Amino acid sequence: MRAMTLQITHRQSNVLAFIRTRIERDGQSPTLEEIGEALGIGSVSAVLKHVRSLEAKGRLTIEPHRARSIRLVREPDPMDADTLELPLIGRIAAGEPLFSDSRVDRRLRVSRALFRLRPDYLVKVVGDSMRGDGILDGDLVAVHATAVARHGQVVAARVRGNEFTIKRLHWKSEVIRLLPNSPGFKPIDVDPTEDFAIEGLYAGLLRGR
Amino acid sequence: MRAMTLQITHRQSNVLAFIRTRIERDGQSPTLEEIGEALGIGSVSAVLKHVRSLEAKGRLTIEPHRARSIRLVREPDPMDADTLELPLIGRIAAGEPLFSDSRVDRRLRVSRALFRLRPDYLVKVVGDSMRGDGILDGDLVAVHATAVARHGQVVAARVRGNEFTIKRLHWKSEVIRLLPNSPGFKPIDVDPTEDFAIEGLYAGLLRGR
DNA sequence: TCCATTTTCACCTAAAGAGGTGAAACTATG
DNA sequence: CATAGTTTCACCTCTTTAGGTGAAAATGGA
Repeated sequence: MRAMTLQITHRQSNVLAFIRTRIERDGQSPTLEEIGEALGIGSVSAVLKHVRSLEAKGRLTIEPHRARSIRLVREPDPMDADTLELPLIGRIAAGEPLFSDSRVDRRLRVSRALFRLRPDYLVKVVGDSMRGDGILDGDLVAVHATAVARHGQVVAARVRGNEFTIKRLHWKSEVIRLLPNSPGFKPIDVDPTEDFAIEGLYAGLLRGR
Repeated sequence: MRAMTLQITHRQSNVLAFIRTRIERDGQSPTLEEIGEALGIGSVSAVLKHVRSLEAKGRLTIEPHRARSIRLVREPDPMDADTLELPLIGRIAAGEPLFSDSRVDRRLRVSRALFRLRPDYLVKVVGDSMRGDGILDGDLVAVHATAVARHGQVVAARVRGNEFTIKRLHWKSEVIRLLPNSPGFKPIDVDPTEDFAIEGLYAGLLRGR
């Protein structure tokens, strides 16, 4: 499967040139049939294909079902929707906003296809409290930002405005319990009146060695 | 006449990946026939076409009539230099070529900056034998292709042409030992006369959940 | 000179893109 | 409601690129 070229053909260039002259001369775009006449094309559907190609290549826009609705556009910059650019959130002082510029150490690109849940940012893991889930000190955890989490899910949470912590969530009858998964680490109990926030769900992990 | 795209196809990407792994592993480029073997292509002229295409696209150079004269070229645009596109090598039956299309499930993009060692491809982990190193079943291990590995390093190896296995390497006086890191798994002893190959070093890990 | 390798040549298939026809169906709007 | 204009559909051609086979010829180096 070849990627579509943004390069336009001679034919398409002629179509574009004609549209441009007509817009500049008449102040409105020509109809498909008028374009066909000028180019010697006997069927409007062929003309439409050219126009659609030009639209796909970002050279013009056309509103559906609206006559004479072609508008020319300038060159945009196509960024790949397939590749995410995730900010790596650094250490956060208590109460500080998450996405303040000073907190974003750097941005890493990674394919969207790797994840089931679309990740929104990365957090660096501190400590080995989730070793049992294959999450090690220094790993970058991909977090899907959401406040809703179910019993048993691994979440990124913040207690009393402090650093991120990655733990497994347990609802223990009116008490929230954050469960580590590694010997020697104790659960954190939080009562909901406390300053506590689930920042998001564990969506994946990146590790460089 | 359409302008040639600098975009390479999957097939060409596989050719390139194989050449890169061989150059990094052996220090010299493979012959056209060796590339053909690895890709499952039965004729060298078809291989040459791929190589010529890659040359035309500025990814490598090749001196006329000189055997093993392929040299890789620096990645041109900043996007490529900074974002890797790694092939995910799927399950390999014994003796099957590594980089055949049927083995490359898909390719994932990830920032070069994540890794210390430049990874060349991804391998899907089967089993939990390396759980102690935070490598779980289903994880994608990034492999830096090289044949040289030191005592104690985590390597991707293949024994008797079988599947990839990720293990810690131990030189045990003329005997090679592949060490798992998880209760219930036993070391694999290999004697060097056997069909055994170190395919590369553990460079990192990607996990989607 | 021999041989491993590269190169050329003739001849294939398949897919995608460009360009097209003609007719039917739909839609916005005076 | 007409109808000018747009959209969809089915069905073509032609060219380019990718990918391939198999054999013969040319070449560099030991």
